[in-house]
Amino acid sequence: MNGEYDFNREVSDKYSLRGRVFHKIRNDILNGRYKEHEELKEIRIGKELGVSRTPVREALRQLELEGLVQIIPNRGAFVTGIQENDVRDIYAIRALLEGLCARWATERITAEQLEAMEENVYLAEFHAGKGHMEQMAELDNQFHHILYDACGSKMLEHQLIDYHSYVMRIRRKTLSTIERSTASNKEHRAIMEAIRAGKADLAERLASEHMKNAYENMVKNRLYDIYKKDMED
Amino acid sequence: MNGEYDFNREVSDKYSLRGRVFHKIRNDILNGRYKEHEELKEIRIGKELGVSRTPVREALRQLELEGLVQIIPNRGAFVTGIQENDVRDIYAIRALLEGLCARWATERITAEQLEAMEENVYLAEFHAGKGHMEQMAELDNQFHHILYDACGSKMLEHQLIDYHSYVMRIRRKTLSTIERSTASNKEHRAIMEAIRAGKADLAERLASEHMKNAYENMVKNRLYDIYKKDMED
DNA sequence: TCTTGCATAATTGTATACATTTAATGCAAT
DNA sequence: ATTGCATTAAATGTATACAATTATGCAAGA
Repeated sequence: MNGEYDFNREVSDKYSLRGRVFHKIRNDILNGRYKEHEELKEIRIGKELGVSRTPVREALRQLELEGLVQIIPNRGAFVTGIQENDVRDIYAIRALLEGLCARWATERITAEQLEAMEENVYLAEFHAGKGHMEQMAELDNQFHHILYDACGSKMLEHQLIDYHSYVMRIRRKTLSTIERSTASNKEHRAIMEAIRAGKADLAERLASEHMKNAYENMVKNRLYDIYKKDMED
Repeated sequence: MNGEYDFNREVSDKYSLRGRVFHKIRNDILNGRYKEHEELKEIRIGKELGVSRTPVREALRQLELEGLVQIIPNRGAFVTGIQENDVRDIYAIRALLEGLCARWATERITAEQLEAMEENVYLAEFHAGKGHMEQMAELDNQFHHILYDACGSKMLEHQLIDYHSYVMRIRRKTLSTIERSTASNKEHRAIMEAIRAGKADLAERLASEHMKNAYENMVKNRLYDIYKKDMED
């Protein structure tokens, strides 16, 4: 009888056809199956997944939302090209927003979230000692998502997740040196301890610098160029 | 023979059916024709515009991109609700990003863009003297778009335009006091002069404070609440 | 050899039909 | 009057057919 609905709840949408198609294409882009500027043809993808063009079209239009796909009218959908300038800009933006996120997290984090963060840091240090690069990358992603969740702002969280997935294609490669991973762990621990101690200014500064360091490391190692060349085969 | 295409060019898409539907619904939301949480039914909109459901569906999915519409699987598309928390968060985010934008604009603005900005400031002061509120609002929008364009970053520009349209529904109301408009003009002039003088730090600080002032003014006047009540009729 | 033009094929854009899911309705039982 | 359930209606999800647009191939001519 009542028209109530919780508009704030998260909708997974993983079980509709469009949802499945969406996640499939998304993963394929993030994992590097598709090259930059590669055309994503509706018929081919539909045939591959055993669905018609309709859900594929809609999935592509939703992927444009995340910036992973660009749609040109009457031409088609293309994997977004990663310009070096864009990467630089995104890291600059993230440096500010992750800082803000850490500040708000300091003020609003719950006991459970803090515990999850602590567990993440410990686990990451464990795997760093063993040289488990795969787990490290996953834990790094997880750390940031915990942080996003803890800031208590749907707007900011959504924004940061978008950027995060946008650069994940690159980050997968850049994090894969044991030196940077170890340094990154230390920075995560510092951020976590600042949040736990309630030092908002410090947490903000540390999270911001964490981004800048990640970017500088990437540039220093020129891994982005290697990735780009790798994609052009 | 060549598969060349400038992926950086802007696509207007105003001449396809989906494009027309998109802009129609978007304007209706921004102008307050639809209430918050109002359901946007595909058939009704299609009938109103004389098109089938398909372009309407795709337009709605693109509007989700701008955050103006929320789609719930198997339920429908709804006008996004503006939570007070969201407004607060967006202004906090914009305070940082407009600052960054002003900083980059200081370093990269062209002579033409600077001239456009100067003209805008002069015009705004003229209309403020005459009490032309309608033109003031338009010029305010224009000032920020010039600034976004001048920062030389497609990523940042796109981001700021998104937020800008998201809060435009509210801003239309909040700017409509002559006191705030006059103060806003002064702030615009100060930002413009800092950019012209090449003072990046100052420009960043001023642009950031400009946002904080706009938000505080809004809260002070409780115009947001008035707007909300207005929408519930 | 290079360009131009046209015919053809391939692809996206839109409309429509059908399937599935959700909401609304009505009515009987309590 | 209210609850519960079955039925009906209505809306979205998906598939498919057709229209419009764009890409491709090839032949004719400079």
